[in-house]
Amino acid sequence: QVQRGKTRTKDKYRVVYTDHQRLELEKEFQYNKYITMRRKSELSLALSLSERQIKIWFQNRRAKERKITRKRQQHSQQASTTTPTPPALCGPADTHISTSPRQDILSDTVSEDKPPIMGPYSIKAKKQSVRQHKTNSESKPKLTT
DNA sequence: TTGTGTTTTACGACCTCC
DNA sequence: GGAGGTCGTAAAACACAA
Repeated sequence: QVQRGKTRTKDKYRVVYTDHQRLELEKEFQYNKYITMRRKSELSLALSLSERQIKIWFQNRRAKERKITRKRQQHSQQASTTTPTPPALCGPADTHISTSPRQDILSDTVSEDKPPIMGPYSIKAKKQSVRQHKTNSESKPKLTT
């Protein structure tokens, strides 16, 4: 489909992953939102992607998930202001996604399956306030042209 | 076609934890 | 200090109405 394995520093700004690569990454994400070191290297070999690419993909995928969740919450809030519906009908988007280790295919050491020490949203509030202050005071200069 | 909005890679800045 | 987290963003790729 498209040539892979290139970075922004090379001749292509970004590559488009194949359907197979996306599918496998998506499958892994469904089982675990946070990739373990071992699964990362396994996927890296299996999909011919660098471990860095796998890591970035999972970061972007989680960002997408949060975006979708926020959207749904906004919608449900709007709906509740007009027609009060029970919140169970419009809960978070990722209720079907397991954050538990992938025990079926990951016959791995338990320690590697542990979620990241720093939880997904543990420091968000503090960060946001800092960021807000930052973005209010200065705009991020980007010199990538 | 093409103009435009959305999605997908990739990165930098900043943060926390060990 | 390094690894890896989030957030914001750039730019390519894609979707799709006009």
